[in-house]
Amino acid sequence: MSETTIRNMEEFAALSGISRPTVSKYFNDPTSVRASTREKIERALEKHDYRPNIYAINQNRKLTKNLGIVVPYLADPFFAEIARNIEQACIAAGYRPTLFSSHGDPNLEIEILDNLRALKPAGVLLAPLGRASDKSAIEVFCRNVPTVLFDSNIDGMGEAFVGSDNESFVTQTVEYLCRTGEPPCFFEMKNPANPNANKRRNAYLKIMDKLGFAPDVIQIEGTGWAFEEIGHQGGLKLLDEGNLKTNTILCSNDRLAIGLLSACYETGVRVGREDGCALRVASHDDHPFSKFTCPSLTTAAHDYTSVSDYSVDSLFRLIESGGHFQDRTETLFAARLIMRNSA
Amino acid sequence: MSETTIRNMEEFAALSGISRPTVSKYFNDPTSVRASTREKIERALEKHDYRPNIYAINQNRKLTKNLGIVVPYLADPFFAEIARNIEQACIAAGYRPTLFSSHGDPNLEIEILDNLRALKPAGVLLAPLGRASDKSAIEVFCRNVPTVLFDSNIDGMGEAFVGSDNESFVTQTVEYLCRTGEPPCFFEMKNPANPNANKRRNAYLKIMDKLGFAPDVIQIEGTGWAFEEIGHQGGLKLLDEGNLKTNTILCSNDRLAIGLLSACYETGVRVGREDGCALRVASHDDHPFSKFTCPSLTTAAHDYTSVSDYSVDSLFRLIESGGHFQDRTETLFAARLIMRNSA
DNA sequence: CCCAAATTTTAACGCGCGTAAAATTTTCTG
DNA sequence: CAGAAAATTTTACGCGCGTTAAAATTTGGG
Repeated sequence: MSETTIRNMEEFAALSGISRPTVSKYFNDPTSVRASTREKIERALEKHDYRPNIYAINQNRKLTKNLGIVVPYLADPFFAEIARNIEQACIAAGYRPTLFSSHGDPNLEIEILDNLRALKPAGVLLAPLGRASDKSAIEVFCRNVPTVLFDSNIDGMGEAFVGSDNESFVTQTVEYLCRTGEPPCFFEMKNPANPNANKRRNAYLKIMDKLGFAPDVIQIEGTGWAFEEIGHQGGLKLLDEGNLKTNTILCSNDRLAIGLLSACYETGVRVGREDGCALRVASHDDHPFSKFTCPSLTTAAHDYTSVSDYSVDSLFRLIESGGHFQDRTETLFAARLIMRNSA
Repeated sequence: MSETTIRNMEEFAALSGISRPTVSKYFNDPTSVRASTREKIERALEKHDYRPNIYAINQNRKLTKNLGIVVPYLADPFFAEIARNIEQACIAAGYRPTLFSSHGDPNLEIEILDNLRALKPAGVLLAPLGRASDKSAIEVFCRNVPTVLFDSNIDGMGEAFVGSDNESFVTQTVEYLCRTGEPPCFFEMKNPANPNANKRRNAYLKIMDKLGFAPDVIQIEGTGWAFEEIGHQGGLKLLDEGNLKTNTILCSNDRLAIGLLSACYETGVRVGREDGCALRVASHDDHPFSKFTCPSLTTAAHDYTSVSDYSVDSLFRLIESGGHFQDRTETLFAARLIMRNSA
């Protein structure tokens, strides 16, 4: 690295002995210039560490290389994990992703989309809050910015949706539980924030009906995204009332299950499929921590990799198609049953 | 909202009946224009929803309103939580924070800092990876960009450091444990990624010495950031060998403790301070999930709010001081003991 | 109603780079 | 080695806004 400070592309071009427009061409696509000039530029680059001003670039390009990634709640390791996957894939493809979390707040979600629009991103991957989202605001955003929805679907919004097949989650857990013991009741929040919860409840009702069992949906109080706390409180109440019709509880999601398991432990209810266990608990998501619950949690796992890879892939195709798809596709990936010790 | 699409400030100025330079002045500081003109502009703003082009702004301003927030591992809810606090505080102050995670990878950390420099941020809040970090690269960055380090200190780097007082964590837990039962051994990774771990071990040795007990440091194998898994494996091995000299284990951090507790549960070792419990386990951090472990985890809590607020505050002061402090201060916040059921 | 102070308008330049067209040079083909 | 094709250079404009200096206007106090 030399000490000369380079102010702009003009100066750098002079130092590398190449004209500015060619240097500009190089930065947009290094393979678009002759091999010999490319070498010259790269040799100069090694010596002087110059980078084009990103603001000047974006001001002039019709399309930036920016991407937006919006998740509803980043403190949930599930979203942290999927965001990480998506982020990496975007970088690998030469884009500049920026990660945002709505932190469970619909107003913040809108504010994020508002700011995002100002960044003129080439595309956006959006996992909306769901029920709480301001639908019309999101719709307006999707009309203006090429957007792929993931994880949580909102009918008709965005150019495509990529997520997990909730029915496949519940079908697998319910069938497994019924095959190996008593049919499960379904443990969920009364007013779930996430639309996936509704799909899971309906899938539960459907598969129980198909298997010829009477469904039993237990809806606990609580709002917001503190699912563990809600599951904990709901679990304490449920165990206290003591009128469970079955020894098997299927939770809508792992975070509720984590709360429920802690309530079980606290009240001395042994969970598992061994002798001496009073309860079986299973769930859905394969949350990163579900391996370390006590007992470890039997659950249905998202195909994290497929969901993130296909989301990113869809977005790239969308961008290449000029921001619009003929048909809005919904792609769902099946779950994989993870048998651990809780059921 | 009218239908006319506004291309630039010129057009918007015309529509609002104000000259462009005045409009520009307004956007930089709404109070800097006469109340009556401010009203005119804001009325026009309500009608036409125009926003200045952020790239053009940043190209011309000497100092952008961008801030960078870099954490080592966002899938760790501790960092997710602190990042959320910091993010909100920055937004409230009128800045545009961007959140990055190094995902435990030193190369990515450097890449992030490199990209960050291109954003010409007014300042950066950096929680470095620690031991694994490329010190010299970080040093270069800190010289070029006003940076406040937080959570994890690196001697002399950045204009200030804000974090938690590791000694206060360990002192409180050790004193509590010794007061209420056997003195604890210290359970940690052999090669911890985070420098706080070393501080905690040293604090453990110091306070044990002061209290007149023989220290016992147990160092388990494992690298990377999958602390729960490492704690789990290390716990299984420890319990299997069965030569613990004490019935009390103090973990370096909550994530290790979560793994250890799951290992205890798996092997049928009852943890807690009640009769019939073979082991007490305590830890440090007050990880968001530590309330839901089985049993719930006794731990020392970070003063999340103070750390994030003071970090942000320091950064703002730094920016106002022109990016440099006379003296590099290190501010540490004390822990708060959280007594739960594990010890 | 007048005048000084405060504010806005007018006019113009610059930021760093994308991009287009024409002129020139280099490379490739036969 | 001629001629065509490909790549580069030259020249020049535009993007949207910050910013400045001078001129024009508005404001508020006496």
